[in-house]
Amino acid sequence: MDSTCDHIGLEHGVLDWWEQVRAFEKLRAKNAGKETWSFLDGPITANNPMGVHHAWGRTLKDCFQRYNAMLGRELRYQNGFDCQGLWVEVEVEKEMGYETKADIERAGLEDFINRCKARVEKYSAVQTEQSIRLGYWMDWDNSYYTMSDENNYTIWSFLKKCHDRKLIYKGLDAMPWCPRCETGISEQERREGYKNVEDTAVFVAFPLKGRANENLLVWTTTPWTLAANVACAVNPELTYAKVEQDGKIYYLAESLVGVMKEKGEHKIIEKIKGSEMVGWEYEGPFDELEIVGRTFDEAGYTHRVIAWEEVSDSDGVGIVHIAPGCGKEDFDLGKELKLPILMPIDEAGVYHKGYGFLTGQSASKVADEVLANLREKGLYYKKERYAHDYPHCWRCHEPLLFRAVDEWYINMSWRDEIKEVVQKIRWIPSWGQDQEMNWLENMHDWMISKKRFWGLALPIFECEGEDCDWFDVIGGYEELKERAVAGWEHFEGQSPHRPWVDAIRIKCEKCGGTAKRIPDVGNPWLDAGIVPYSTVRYGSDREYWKKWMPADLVLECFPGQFRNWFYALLAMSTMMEQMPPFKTLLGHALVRDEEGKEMHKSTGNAIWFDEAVEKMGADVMRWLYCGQNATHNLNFGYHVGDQVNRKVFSTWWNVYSFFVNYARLDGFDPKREAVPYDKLQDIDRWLLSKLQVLIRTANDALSNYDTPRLIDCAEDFIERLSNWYVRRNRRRYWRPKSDSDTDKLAAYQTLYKVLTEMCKILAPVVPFVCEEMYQNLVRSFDSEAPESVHHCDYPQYDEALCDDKLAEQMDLVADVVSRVLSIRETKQLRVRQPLKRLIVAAKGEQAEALGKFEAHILDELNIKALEMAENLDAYVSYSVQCNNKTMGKKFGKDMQVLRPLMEKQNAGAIASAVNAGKNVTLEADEGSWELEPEDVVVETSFAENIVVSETDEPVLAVDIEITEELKREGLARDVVRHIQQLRKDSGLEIQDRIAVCYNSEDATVRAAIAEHDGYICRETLCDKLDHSDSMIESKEIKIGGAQMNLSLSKV
RNA sequence: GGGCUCAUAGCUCAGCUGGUAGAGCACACCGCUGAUAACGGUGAGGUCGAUGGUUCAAGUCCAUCUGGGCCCA
Repeated sequence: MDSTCDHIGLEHGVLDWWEQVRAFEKLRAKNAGKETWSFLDGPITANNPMGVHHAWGRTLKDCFQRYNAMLGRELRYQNGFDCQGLWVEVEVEKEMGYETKADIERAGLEDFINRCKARVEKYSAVQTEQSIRLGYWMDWDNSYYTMSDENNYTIWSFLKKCHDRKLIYKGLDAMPWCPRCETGISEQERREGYKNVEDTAVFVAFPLKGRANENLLVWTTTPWTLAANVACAVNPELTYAKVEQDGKIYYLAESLVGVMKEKGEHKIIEKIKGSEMVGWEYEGPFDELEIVGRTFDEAGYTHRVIAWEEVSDSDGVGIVHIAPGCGKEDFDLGKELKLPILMPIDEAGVYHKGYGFLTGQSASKVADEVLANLREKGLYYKKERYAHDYPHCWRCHEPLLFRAVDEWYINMSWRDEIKEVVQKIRWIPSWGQDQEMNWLENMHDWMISKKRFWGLALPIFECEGEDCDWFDVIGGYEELKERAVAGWEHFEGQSPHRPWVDAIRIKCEKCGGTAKRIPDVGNPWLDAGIVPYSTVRYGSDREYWKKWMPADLVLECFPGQFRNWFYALLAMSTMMEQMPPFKTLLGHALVRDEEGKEMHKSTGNAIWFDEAVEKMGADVMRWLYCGQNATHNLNFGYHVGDQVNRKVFSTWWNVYSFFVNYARLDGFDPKREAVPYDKLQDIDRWLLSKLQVLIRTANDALSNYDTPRLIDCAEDFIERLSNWYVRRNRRRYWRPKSDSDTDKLAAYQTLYKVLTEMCKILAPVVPFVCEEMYQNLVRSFDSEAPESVHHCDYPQYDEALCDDKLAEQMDLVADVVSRVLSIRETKQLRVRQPLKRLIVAAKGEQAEALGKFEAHILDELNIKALEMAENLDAYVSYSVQCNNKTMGKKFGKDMQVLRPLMEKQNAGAIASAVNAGKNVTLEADEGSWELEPEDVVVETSFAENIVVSETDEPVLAVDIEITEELKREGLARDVVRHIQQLRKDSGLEIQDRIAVCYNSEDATVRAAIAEHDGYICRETLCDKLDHSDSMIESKEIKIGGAQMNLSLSKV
């Protein structure tokens, strides 16, 4: 068996085998009808191949599903694909070379929609294959698609419920708009499209009403919006100047009066606060237009100066032209102050009827004509070139316009109902709940319409009559059929999408005319939010729905979802049933590259899933994902993968292959009766106890959705298993085959138990390697065992096998070993050199523990004897001297007597008193003196060859005297080591026997070999060990400073 | 401006309900190795973002501030 794990080959083998034996289907059959565990999948956008960031969430989903299945629970295993929305449209447009909405309409909506559907079909299939490669067990033939009829009609029923509560309404919104693509641009898209450009900025005079000859000076970079002017804004805190120039009076910010210089002399007459100007009325620049007069009359409004804190004097004139129909901020301000709105342009950016000479013209091309018109009317002041960052369409690079458009909304006045539902949910991490509550607190009404093609057909029907404002919401297919008065023949048999559903007409219940569907499609989060109802048969099988809802778990990437999917889920479920759609929500962060930078195609640091999984292996990726604190961004990359591979898999696999190799040689039979627990060695019981701790932690962690705790514990377990248990016990496996060797059997059984249990414990995390090991360790011996590791019961904690005291004792042993190795290090004593004794000042439980593992300690450290002592006094000597400095001051002339007197004292007794902080009395014929501790200088020295470690309890000492005998033994071990290396280099099998020739000039080396030839032969499986003066091919080695030649041959 | 979150070794991060600062990577030296494309030991490297407070005791709790990220306005 290979000592390293070939993940890629292994995983493909396991995938094929799962498929072949229908392992997943058998698991479902096994658990059918049992207690349920319900996971609700958030739909993945089926628009591109999946990325390594999707693999994180999918790994966790699979892990918790596999765990619950191993607990014997029934699951639904339904994956979801998100299908509808602009993101799909954009990709299809790219494929087809379409540049505008008009292109799509020209080519035919039906064709376009079918292409969108086809794209979704294509990429959902790709993502399915990729997910299977990751090891994700799902009912792939039963995935849900948000474009399905059932999903769309269930949303209709939701909207109907909203409408029944009078919550659906039509409103206006100002948004960035691309006149070329004829589409609104989202905020996200707008941010991507900023470009620095030079535009014409124009200064215009607005005559003030009731103030003869006085004007506001106004500045704008978008002259086309002047026809929609409604107000002028000043900053109430700013100082404005009243300036005279060429016989006219202008108002502008005092700090910006400089802009008038170029037009000649000017004089400041007065200074006033902006707040004093608020309310002034003025004549608008296009008051002659019929539509302006009518709009203002209807609103009972005239142009006036308003206050706005955002007005600055950083550019322009400090007076801002406000056109609520042409700007986002203008619109919001207008809404706040209830200003009338002029909406001058249509979807293509062309002026509507009623705008005089502008009507029919494109807004982006009228700047010069507007200027000429203003000049004629005497309102033009001056113009300048102005460079600024202006948003452009991210797709076609046209400058964007802002326009106010009709949109449909859900009034969210019932947010408190949602908040109540939110509080019934367990959020991991818990601050997720605060985030969601904060969003619910601050959100506005929900805009559910999108002016596009591929999406939910909003079932809102509006009366076609010009003066009728009636509309209604249709709640489902049956209702639509019932109420349709025309167009049904075009719709029947089609999915509820555009263009087919657009043919339908229903009767207006107010004016008796006909009503048709609004052209808008739905916000795609409606599609995803309804899935706890649509995909769980809410409409068709309520018992089934009740069995599975609310879901036990929802698990998704956090960023964005508080206002997207989570919001839609919560709002829709509250409206439908006033209940939470899930009990627990686990959120995770984003995947970054190894340096913590965002992955981007353009920066070249992106890693594709397909590449990663075939290079790194799915198990390695999954280990990474499960080990990551889900709330932190994951730094993903091949180096991190290598680390996991080295630390976890190579170690684990080595233990596994070690076991398998020796078990094969020995013919180990896992069915043999177990060696009784009390016949096991302490170190076996220690490992089994540690295994129980791992089992307890694993269950606790997985049932609380905390995979990193399991990973930490497993990594520690693997490390101790390999570097302590196996390392300490390998000689038990090497012993010659003997059926009566129960100690050897115990070692095999212990390691076998641990390896098989590990397969089950870690199967949810790394399903491939566990399956491979399980098949080899278990199924190859026992055809009665569950066919797959994933069909096994998850291991449960057995307190009887748990021994905390043993764990503590072993920790102490490890500590002692580590400290002695440290002594060897400082004294440059290699471990192959045997040493005489280790002395430990231990008593009670410590002594008991060390005594129990004496053999391991001595063998591990290569020391001949362990001595337990009360203290180390026997190896320590003290000398005491007078501290001349302090005693001299106190005793003066007496020092002549005291110094020799001190030398005659019992140094040990004095030292222990002083070390204990006690005073000491010296007595002689001449008198007696009391010395304080500071008066005595104590010097400690250890016996020759004794090195002490007293940094910790217990205090340790090593006798490092190397006798000639020990030296020869050390040399013999060096010889063994070199022969072993030679065996390895020659590519010999573990069980091959050899013959060795050697020679050396060095007498000590020769003596060492002669003395220990039996040992050397045993260790190296050597049948003949001969001295030879003439060797043809030999290896020259250095040993204990001497030269030596070695040659080896297989016998 | 409001909400959430982060700040600990050169880098990436652990540190749960307060009790003498840890790991991995990288670096240096040493050792071990017929389970080892491994591993072990040692060293160097931190006033735990700042300032106050509570406490016998604060990386940990509280307050304020600074700086980064996300969301909302």
